[in-house]
Amino acid sequence: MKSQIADLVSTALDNLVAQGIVDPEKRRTPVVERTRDASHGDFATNAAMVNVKAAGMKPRDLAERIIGALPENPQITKVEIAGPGFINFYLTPDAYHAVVPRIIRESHDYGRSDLGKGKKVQVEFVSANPTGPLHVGHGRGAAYGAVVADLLAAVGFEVHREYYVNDAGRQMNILATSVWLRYLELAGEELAFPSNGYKGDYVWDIAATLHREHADDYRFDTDEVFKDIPADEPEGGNKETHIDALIERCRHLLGDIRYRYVFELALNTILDDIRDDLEKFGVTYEEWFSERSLVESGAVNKAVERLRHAGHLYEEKGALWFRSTDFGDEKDRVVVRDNGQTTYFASDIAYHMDKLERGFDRVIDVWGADHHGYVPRVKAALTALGDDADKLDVLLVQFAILYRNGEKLAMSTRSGEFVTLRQLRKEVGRDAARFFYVMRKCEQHLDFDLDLAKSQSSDNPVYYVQYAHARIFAVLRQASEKHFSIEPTAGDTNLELLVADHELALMKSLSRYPEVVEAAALNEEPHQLTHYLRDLANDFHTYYNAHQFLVDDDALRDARIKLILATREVLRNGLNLIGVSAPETM
RNA sequence: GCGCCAGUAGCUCAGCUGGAUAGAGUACUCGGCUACGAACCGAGCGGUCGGAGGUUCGAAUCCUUCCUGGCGCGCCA
Repeated sequence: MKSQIADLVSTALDNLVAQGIVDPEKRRTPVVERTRDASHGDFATNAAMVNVKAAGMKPRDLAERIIGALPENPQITKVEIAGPGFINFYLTPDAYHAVVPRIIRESHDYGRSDLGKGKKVQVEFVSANPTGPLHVGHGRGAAYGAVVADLLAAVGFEVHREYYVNDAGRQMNILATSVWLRYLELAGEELAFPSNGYKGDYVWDIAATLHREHADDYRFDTDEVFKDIPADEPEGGNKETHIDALIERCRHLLGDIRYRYVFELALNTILDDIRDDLEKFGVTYEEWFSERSLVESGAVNKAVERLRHAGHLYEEKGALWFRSTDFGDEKDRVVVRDNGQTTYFASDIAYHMDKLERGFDRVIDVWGADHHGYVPRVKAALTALGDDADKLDVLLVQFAILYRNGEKLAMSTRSGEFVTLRQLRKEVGRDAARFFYVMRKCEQHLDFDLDLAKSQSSDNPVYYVQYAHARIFAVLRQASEKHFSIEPTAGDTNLELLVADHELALMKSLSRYPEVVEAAALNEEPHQLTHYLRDLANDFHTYYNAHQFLVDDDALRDARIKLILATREVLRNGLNLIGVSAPETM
C-alpha cells in the first residue's frame, strides 16, 4: 500500500520533470511514510521539501504543483498540504476493506514477497564450540539468527542456514582429555583434575558412557599419567602448559585409535545434544559445517598459500603473520604459529573464502558482541584474497542478562556454572524464550526477566499476542454453538459495513504487515515484528471490547467475521515467523 | 590508552535511517464483565532524548568534544 503511494508521487515528479519544473539532476527521491497521527491522513510524503532546490520554489508552492501532477486514484479521497510542506494522503475506507479478502485469499503467503528475487544468502549462527551444552547466551544468537533467516526467506531470498562446528582446535583436545581424566576417576583412579579442564557434569556423563562401554580398556595408573607433567596453577605452575602436557600424555598413552575414539565420543555426544536442543527450540539448519573438514581437505593451507602468494604474509619470531594492517586492522595477525600449527583465524579465513566460493550473494555471520574485534581481520583477509568483503555482514548480538526476583543471575562459563538453554526452555517455555530473545534490537543488552516470561498475565507480551489469536478461535467456537456460519461469504461482500474507528484502525494495522516484514528483514531487526504484533493484538483486543462480533444482522456479522479471520491469519503468520506458536486455546 | 556498542518517562524499551505536538509496556491512581474468554479494555500521572557546541527550512536521529556503563584489544577459540 505504501509502495502504491510512492509510485504515485514518483509519477508526479516525473511529470514535473517533463514540464521543466523540476531539475532532474537535483531531484531527490522522497520518503513516503505512514502518519503517526490520524489528523495527518494515512500517508505523508516530504517530496516537496526535499526537492525545493531542484525546483527553485518554496516547499508549499512545489507541493501544490506535485498535487496537480498526481495521477488519479480512486482509493485516495483527499490530498492536502500541511505544516512546512508535507503532502498528506487520505484513503477511502474501501482502500482498507480491500485488504481483508486479500489476506484471507493469500493466507500463509500474506506478508511474503519476492523482494529478494531468489538471491542466495547464507546465515551462519550460534556456531558454539562443541565443548559443552548451549547456554542462555547462545540462545539469543540462536533465536535472533533463526528469525533473521526466516525473515529473509519470507521476502524472497534463498536462505542457507549454517552452523560452523569448531571441531578442530585445542579446546576440543582439552575436552577429550577432560573426559578421559573423568573416566579414570570413574575407573577408580584418584587424581587432581586440571584447573583448565572442562568441569561440567556432562563431562562425567560422557566419561560414564566410555566406562560403561569399555570398562578398563582406557585405564592407566595415575602415577603414569601424571609423571613429569608440569605443575598446575594451584600448585604454582601454569595451567596452560599443564593441560597441554596432559593432552600430549593422553594421546601418547591411548594411541591414535583410542584417543580418536574418546575425541569422537565427546564431540558427537555434545553435538547431538546441541542439535537436539536447537531443534526443540525450533532452530534448524541446512548444513553443519565442520572446521576439521577444512583442515583435512587442505583448504586452510590453501588459504594461507593464497595469502602468501599475494604477498600479504611475513615471518617473524618463527611465526607466519598476515599483514592485516594493510587492510584497516589494528595490528597484524598470526596465521601459523611457531610450532607449525595454523591458528583459529587461519581456519576462519579458509571458511569465509569457502563461503564466497560457494556463490552466495550475501553472507551473514551472527556473532556474540564479545567477538567484535574479529570483524576487521576477517574482512581484511577477504579483501587481501581479492574477494568482496562487502558481501559479508557481521551482526553482533549483545549479552542476555537473566533476572530472577529482580536479582541478576551470576554466570561464569569457566566454572561450569551457567544456565543452559535447555534449562531456560524448561523453565519459561519455548514460546516465551523465543519471543523475549528477539524483543530487543540485537545491539541492545537484553534484560531477560524470568519471572515475567513465566507469568501468565497481560504483563507478558507473549501471552498478550497469543491470547488475541486464541480469543478469535473462542469467538468462532461461540459462533458455531450459536449455529452461525463461520465460513464468510466470498470476496468483499458486506465489507462496506466496516466503518467504525476500531475497525478501520484494525484494517490499517493489517495492511501494514507486509511493510513490517520487509523492514524487519532488510534491517535484520526481528524486534520490529514483535512490536508490530503487540500493536496488532492491541487493536484487536480494543475492537473486541468495543463491539460485539456475533450480532444478529447477518451482513454485519459476516463482515466482522471476515475481519477477525484476517486478523487471525496475520497474527499466526507473524508469530510463526518468530518461531512462536499460535494456539487455538490457552 | 585505543577500538566497538549503548545512554530517551521511576523501571524495561520503540522511535520507520533528517520531519509535524518524542511514543509503548510496566509501576502508580481511577473506571469498565447479565455481552463472543477480564490472560481484556478505557482514562490519568510521568521527559533538559547523558552534557556542551556545530551542520540546516527542521536534529532523539548527522558531525566534533566531554561524561557514564558494557565488551574487546593473545602465536586462545
